[in-house]
Order: sequence, then C-alpha cells, then structure tokens
Amino acid sequence: MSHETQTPQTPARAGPRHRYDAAMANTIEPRWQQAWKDQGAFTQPNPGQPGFDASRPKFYCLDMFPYPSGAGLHVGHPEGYTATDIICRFRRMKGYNVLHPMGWDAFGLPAEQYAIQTGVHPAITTRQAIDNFRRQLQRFGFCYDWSREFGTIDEDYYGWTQWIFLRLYGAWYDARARRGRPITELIAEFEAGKRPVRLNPDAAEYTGAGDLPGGTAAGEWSTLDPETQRAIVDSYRLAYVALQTVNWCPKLGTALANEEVIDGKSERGGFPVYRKPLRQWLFRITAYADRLLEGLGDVDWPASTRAMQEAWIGKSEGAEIDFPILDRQGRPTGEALRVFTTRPDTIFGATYMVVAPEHPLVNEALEFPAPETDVPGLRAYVDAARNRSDVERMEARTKTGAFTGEYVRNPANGEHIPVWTSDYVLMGYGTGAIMAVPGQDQRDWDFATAFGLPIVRTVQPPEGFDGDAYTGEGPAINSGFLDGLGVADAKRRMIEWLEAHGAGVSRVHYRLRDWLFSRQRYWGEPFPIVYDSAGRHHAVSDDALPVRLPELADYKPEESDEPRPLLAKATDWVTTTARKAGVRGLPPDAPVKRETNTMPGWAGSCWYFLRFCDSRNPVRFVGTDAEAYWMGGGVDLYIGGAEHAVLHLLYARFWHKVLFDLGLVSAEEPFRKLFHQGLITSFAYQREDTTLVPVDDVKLIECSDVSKLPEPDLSLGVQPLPPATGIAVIANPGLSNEARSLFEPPSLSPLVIQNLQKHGGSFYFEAVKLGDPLGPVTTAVPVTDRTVAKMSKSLKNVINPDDVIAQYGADTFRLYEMYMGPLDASKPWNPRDIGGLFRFLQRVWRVVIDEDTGSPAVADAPGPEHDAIERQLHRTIAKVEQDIERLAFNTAIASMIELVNLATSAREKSGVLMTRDQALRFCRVLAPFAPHIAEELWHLLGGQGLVSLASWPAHDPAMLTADSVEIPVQILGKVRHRLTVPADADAKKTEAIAMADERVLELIRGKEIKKVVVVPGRMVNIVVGT
RNA sequence: GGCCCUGUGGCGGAAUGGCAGACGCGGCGGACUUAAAAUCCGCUUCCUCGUAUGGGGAGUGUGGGUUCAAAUCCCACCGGGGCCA
Repeated sequence: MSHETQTPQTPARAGPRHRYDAAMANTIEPRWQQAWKDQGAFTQPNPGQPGFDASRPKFYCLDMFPYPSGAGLHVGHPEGYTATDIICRFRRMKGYNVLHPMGWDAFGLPAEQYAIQTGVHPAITTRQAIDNFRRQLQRFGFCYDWSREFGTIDEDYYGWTQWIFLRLYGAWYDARARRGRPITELIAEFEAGKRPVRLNPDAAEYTGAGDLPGGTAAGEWSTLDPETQRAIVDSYRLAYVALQTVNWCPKLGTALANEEVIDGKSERGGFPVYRKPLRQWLFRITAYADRLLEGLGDVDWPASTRAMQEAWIGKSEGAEIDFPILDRQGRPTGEALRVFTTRPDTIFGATYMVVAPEHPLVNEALEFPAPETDVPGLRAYVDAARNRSDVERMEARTKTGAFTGEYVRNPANGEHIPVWTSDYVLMGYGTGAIMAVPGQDQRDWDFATAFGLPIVRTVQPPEGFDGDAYTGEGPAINSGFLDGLGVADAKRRMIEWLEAHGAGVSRVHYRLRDWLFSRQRYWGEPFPIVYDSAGRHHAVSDDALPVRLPELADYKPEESDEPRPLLAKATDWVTTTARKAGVRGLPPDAPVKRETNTMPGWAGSCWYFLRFCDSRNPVRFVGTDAEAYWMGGGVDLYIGGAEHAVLHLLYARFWHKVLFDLGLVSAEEPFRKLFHQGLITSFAYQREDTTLVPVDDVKLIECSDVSKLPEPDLSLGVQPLPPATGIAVIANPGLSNEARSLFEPPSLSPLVIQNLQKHGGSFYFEAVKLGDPLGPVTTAVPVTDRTVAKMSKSLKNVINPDDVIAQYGADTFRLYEMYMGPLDASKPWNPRDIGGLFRFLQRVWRVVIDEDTGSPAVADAPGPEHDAIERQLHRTIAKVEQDIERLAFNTAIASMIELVNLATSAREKSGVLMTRDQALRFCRVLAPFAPHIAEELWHLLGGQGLVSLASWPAHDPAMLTADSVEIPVQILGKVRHRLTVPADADAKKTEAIAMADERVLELIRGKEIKKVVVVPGRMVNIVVGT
C-alpha cells in the first residue's frame, strides 16, 4: 500500500524549473535542518546558563517517551510529535522559553526477544534502533533540543534510576501525616517511643501471626532483637521484598503479567503457565492510593483518563463484617466468615452467604461434611468451576452454585443463614466471600430466585417500582434500628453498631494492588541491592552507583520449572563482597550476592521528564533550580497515546509523589495538562462475514467511464479469483450512492467492469484488466464493505513514514497528519488526501515565487488592491493562533488554505501580487506547521535570520470584521431572507433595518408579530402568530 | 452487564445554542494545450418548481422533549468504538 497507491505521482523534475516538488522538498528540508543545528536554534539554556532569559515565561512540552523498536517509526508517532512541535514553535515565536526534549525508553522485553531471534546483543540492536529513530525524527524537522537527549540504557541515567529506587527503599508512608518520610525518621520514632512498635498494619504482604521472627508481640524497641527490628522496619518500606504468586512460564523462562496470560497459556507461544510463589520486589503504591486519587482533581486531563485511573485505584468504602460460623448444634464455633461489603446498611436482608469455590470453607465442608452437605455434588461443582475463566464466571447468565451444608449467624438479627458456593464470587476480590442481599443486588436476586432462597427488601423502592433488586436510594425497612434512615445514614449507623459489638469494622477497600517490580530477564536496570550470607537485603550506597548491567554472552532464558533470573548466569558479577559492591554496614570482606532480578520497563519512564530538565547534571538526578523552573506547576503539556492512560501515568505519578514528599522535587503532580492523540487507522476491506482481508489481496479498480475504455480482449480468458481473497472495488458514475460508497477507494489500474449485478447486499461483476497481456482477468468477485482497521503487519496496511517523505517531503507529511481531523480522534489514513496538502504547499510557493526564475514575485508597495488579502491575513493570523491554543490544527490549516486560495485567485483574475510584507508575515504563520518551506521562502523573500526564531505576527482586531455583514432573517426559526447590515449595527438598528425591508414586510404581511429576536451581527428571528 | 466516548454529503471532516456541510479528497464542466499531464476558473447534500442574480420542501442514526431558535441541551432507543467486570 505504501509503495504504489499514492496519487499524484510527483515527477522528480517536471514542469517549471523552480516548482515546489518532491525533489525540491527533499533538497531544502535537510538544508534547513542543518542550519537549525549549526545555529543551535532550538537549544534552550537553563536558568543560570549563558543566554537564558529569565523575563520570558516557560513552557515545558513533553512527548511520550518512545520505545525505539527495530521497525522504526510508524505513522502514529509523528502525529503527536508534530502537534507538540507546532505548539513549541508557536510558543517560541510568542516569546516563551521552551523545553521540548526527546530521548529513548530503551530497556525492555521486545529488544531482548529481538536479540534472541537475531543473535545480536540487545545493547547493539537497541543502539541501532535508537539511531534509526533519531534519524527519522530529525527528518521531520522537529524542534527538539537534542543536547538534552539520553536513553534509559545510558549508565549515567540508570544509575539515577537506581538512586531513586533506593529513595523508595529508604522511605515509608506515614498514614497519619499522609506523606512519605525517610525510614530513619521511623526508626527514630520507634527508639523514642513515639510510635507503637509493631508490623505495619497496612502491609499487604503480612497476613497475621507468625510473620515476625520473634512473634507478633512487640515491646520496647531497644529490647527487640535485630532481626525483629529489621522485619518491622521492612514492613514499612515503600520498596519491599515479598513472596508473591506469579504466572510462571517455564518455556519462556519468565513470569508473565496477568494481561500476558490467556486461558492458562502464554499469549506469546501458547505455552503453559503455572501459578508459582516467587520472591519479588514490590512497591507499596497502595499506601498512596488516596493521594493518587486526590491528585486527579488538580490536573487538566481528559475526563476519560481520570475516570480510568479512578477505576483502577477502585476505592470503595464499606465494612468488613464477621459472620460467626455455627457448629452442628447451631452454636458459634469461634470462627467467623469474613466478608467485605459496600452496603453494610442492607445486612438485615442478608439471607444467605456465598463463598468462592476456592474458599477454604468449601474445602473444610468437603473434608468434614455437615449432615446437609452433598459431598459428591459439591465436589463436582467446585471441579467444574475451576476450569472456567473469571470472565466466563462473571458473564454467566444463569447462576449456578451448591450448598456447602454450613451455616453462619447474621450478626445483625441473629438468624442462621446457609452458606452457598458459587462461581460468581471470585477469590481474588475482597475476602472471597459475600453476604448475599438479594433485595438490593441483582446478581444475588438471580441466585436466590434460581435456588429458592428467601428475599427480604431492606430499602423501600419508590412507588411503582416493578424491577427485581432495588439498588437506589430510599428509606430502610425490615431493618430493626435502621428503619427509616436513608442509605448513607444507615451505612454509618450500621458501622457504628458493628464496631460497638465487635462484629465488624469500617473498611476502605482498594482494587489497586502493590506494584510488582521484578522481572527475571536480562535487559533492564539491575537492582542496587545485595544479599548477605543470611539472605538479608542491603542497599548499595549512593556513591557506588550505577550498578552496571553485566555483559552476558548467553542471554537466552532457560526453560525451567524453577524460576531462575537470567542475571544469575553472571556468576562473577553476582558473587562479590560488600566492599566491591559498595555496601556499608557489613564487614568489607563479607561475601554478598547481588539481586539477580531486573527492573521492569516502567522504571525508566517514571522520571525521564525530570532528567530532561537537566540531563547532563553529574551530581544530582536533576538540578534543583532547573527542576523548580521547568517543573513549576508540572509539565505544561504532555501528549501521548491513551494506551498509557493507566499504568505509566499512575506509576510515574507515584514515584513523583514520593520524591515530592522527600523534598526532592517541587511539584506534587508531574503532568499538569495531558492530551491523547487518536489512533491512526487504515482503510481495510472485509468479506461478507466481516473478516478482514490483507490489502495486497484487494484489487482496487477504478472505472470512471466504461465507454471510454476499449473493448476487453476476452480471448485472454476469464479466470475466477479464489473467492477467499478476491475483492474488487470500482468507481462508476452509473452507480447509486449506496454502491458508490462501497467503491470509494482509488485506482491501481483501469479495468473494464461488466455484468454488474447486486445480490443481497453484495455486488458481483466481471472485471477485465487492460494493457497487461499476462495480467489476470478477474471475474465474479464478491464486493464487500469498506471498513476501518488498525494498521497491522498481517493486513499489510502499514504506512512507512520514510516512503511518504520521499514522495512528498516532511512538510507535506506534517500538514497531512494535522489536517486529517481532530487530534484526539482516531482517523483513517487515506493516501489520496495527502496530495491535497502537497498541492497547497505548491500553491504557497507559486503565490510568492516565480516558478520560472525562482525569484520572489511580490509587490513592494501596498495599494488598495491589497486590502482584501490584508484582511484575510489578519483573520488567518487570529484564527491560527486561537486554533493552536485549542489544539485544533486541522482548522488552523484550513484557514491558511483559504488565505492562499484568495491570494491565488487575486493573482489569476486581476494580476494582484501579495506584498513582500504580507508574504513574510504569512511565512511566520506557516512556520510552525511547515517549517522548511517557510524558512526557504522567508530566506528568498529577504527575511532576517531564521523564521523559526522570528516573532509571531500581530493582528489588528479591527481588521477581523468587514464593514457590513449579510445576516439571515428567520420567520419562526426558518431562514426566509437575507439582509446586508453594517457590521456594527446594534440590535435596535438591525431590527429597524429588517422591519423596513420590502421582502420582510411581504413575508410578515397580515401576521401578528409576537416577538423579534436579534443577535447583532448574526441573525434576526421574527416570531409571528399563525 | 456497568461506565465513558461517538454517529453530519460519495469520503476525511467544519460548525458547541444563532445561515448545517468551512477546508481537503473524489466527481462534473470550462480555460490553456496538437493532445495529455500539470495549472487556473466554476459547479458539486437531496428532492422539487422550471431557467430566475430566483422560489418551495426535506435534511446532522431513530423517536420524543426544552427553546424565538437544536447537529449542539434533556429523555428513550438503535448502530460503532473504548475501558471495566
């Protein structure tokens, strides 16, 4: 698709000598890129550096950190990058100090996989990919300050990544103060007796007694043995080690994220995956759940992204309630079934309990069955449930389940209620058990109905409610002391009651889990951590950073049932001493082993925007002045894809908040304004069954006028295409609009269409290809719908930016992507439309340059004949400015097209040339969008210096309106007439003009005028009686 | 199933309460040309009256509503997309 369908094909050297064509674009563009580089045009000094102008406002504009894949840029990259480039260029012209950096997120699994495939070390392939990305980006003429470039794989950078990890390792979250603090302050508080000495009660990795080496009982800090002290401190750290069940894939030799596991098999390769406990590093991000939630109120982000983060954090407030388990005689056993509910107010309607099939209580019922337990039935049910995925279990329409034979006591009303098991309750959510309240929960209602369980309403539904479960607001009923209270009051009252009776506690539940930070692969940042001979972890001291990634000849993961991180192969590196590793607090010769997990791909992208502020700083991760200046109030604009809406943005915010709490950065939220560019899709074709067809299998046929084509040579024979691949599309004036829409795409070669027939939504015809004696003759081809799909290798509809630039130049490419539609909308790539933008630039050129001589063809002295252009120029300047501010580049470009069209037709019709001054001002407006041609024209027209560094042209608001305007006159809201009125006419005057108009009088003759609505300068609406 | 976004000519889209369809693509016609390409000029939502520098009607997924006025705001439904379950 990328190589043959573009129209029009631009001849390298056709037409006048000095015409703007692909060859010229590809000549002048690299030239100006070199000029910008030579002059350091976009190098932005920091505060305190020579050339820094403190009087200017700052603008920090960030692109999402690209992962340099071997495949190079795809067309989605330059979409966001062109947008930020335009804004940065515009802001620079408006007098801002602009920080617009670029770098590489270069650690990660794909590079490693690629290395394994090719046998080339990832360090080499990654550097090659970076070089290719840089070359491609520079070819677009983006105004990055390349002096700030770095990659996450640079030792200088990942040393600081490790340094930040150690800050998290050395910090804890003070829930009372609601902020992170150094761990030394926690120890000091323990020592001073200012804080009860105990394990962190909010630590997810501890489940109860037995977690402490010396038992749970703590006492005075000084009386505790060092191991107990250590365990207590570790339970508070924001970075901690815990045994975590992971998805272990022996064949791939790594743990997989949940998203990478489908139906118990690896997404890549389809290898079996096992749940296996593994010692892992985690971040205590859950401690920051509330802060991360609150921070969303302070940022200018898309509502959908804020909503997704909120949903991901998933805060729900409610109660944890214990339902005492009863023995065979109905007496409490002393044990309880614990549930979490967001609706404690409905507890009087809890008529049964449901536990997940994996719940321990089910096993207990199977081992020690109660009289009512149907052991074979229960066992069969549990076995069946195990083989269903969570999604299947949640989606099931008909509720299934089995009675366990057990009973518990409802603490609110003392009633004995049965415990059922059903797969609509998941072990992974909450406690794996629920109190079922069919009156107020539809799923519980469905289950109760299916199994004949009692239903009690505890919230009064409104009059006329005829649904099943009622989840809305209303007074409590059948609820003892809660009766009459609204939902919120009843919740509060019930929690008070539960707490007073020791039956439950108020509880906030988060969906967010602590962040698993270990990977078993090679290509990532090593942890700055070692283990002593007793297996205790120790931090590498700051001055021993970076901990370098060891060279590894064999970085293939080994197939193993036992997780073994790749770095374990680097035995010389792993086994070392405290001195060599730079660890204090151990004897220098103490043998230590390095941590062999590596950090995940997220690590480097959590703080790169900070390093950009001061990327060459040798002594600090970012200089304080530079950070305070550029990050003041957060990044001013961050543009990137919505696929990072949750994880990257959440992780980066978390790190940033910790750094903020520790006083290391100045802004609490890193990204003040966020914007997502839309996906660029591609047209595709689908068969009748809506499956997609690779574009190479699609014959694009255009046949605008069958009669103009010679008769086909049918002696070539008629060969059917295989129906599975054959698709044909034609454009034929004889077709209905409906058919035409199917036949929209452009042509590859002319064909004669015969015997067009329609059968049930599909078109069938014979197509005969002309001019190619060997060419196939297609026939009886099913025509399908055109649709829109993601670009993908398998559909062969991927566009390579290099090809497009070669054919049209970077300026056209930039304009096309910005002109496709709103930046945040997903839109299809249509090669045919590119030519429109290319022709626009040709007209721009032609309107100020004589194509034969290459010299400017402009007027030197303005005259009255220039007024119309002048007026339109002011309008365009104002419109472009306004549209850039709202990221509406498509309409900004439309306005420039209008100006150029006006200037073109003025020249054609009356020989009026733009003045040099007008042309120079237009160059400045064009410069952010198509910077190369703007520089070239600016230069040819005699502009001083670089147009990229010129100031933005001023516009006169008085020039934006004409002297008179034509406005519609509506009668009862329907446009019936048009009037020309002075532009400054007020409502009264406009009404007077309207009511005096002959045609208006005629229209309202004999009718009663009830009201006249006038919007000055816009319209008049006369409301008449009928 | 829940939540969010979205639906406008042959196509991409513009208009965020005030002239629906800016601008581009495609198409049609014209000028230039031996001819074509390129360029330039004009037309291009649909229906209708029938040649006027015009008039009428319909129209922004469907059906209701609010308003002097709705593509735009509200309700319900239908289709497409995303996120969650």
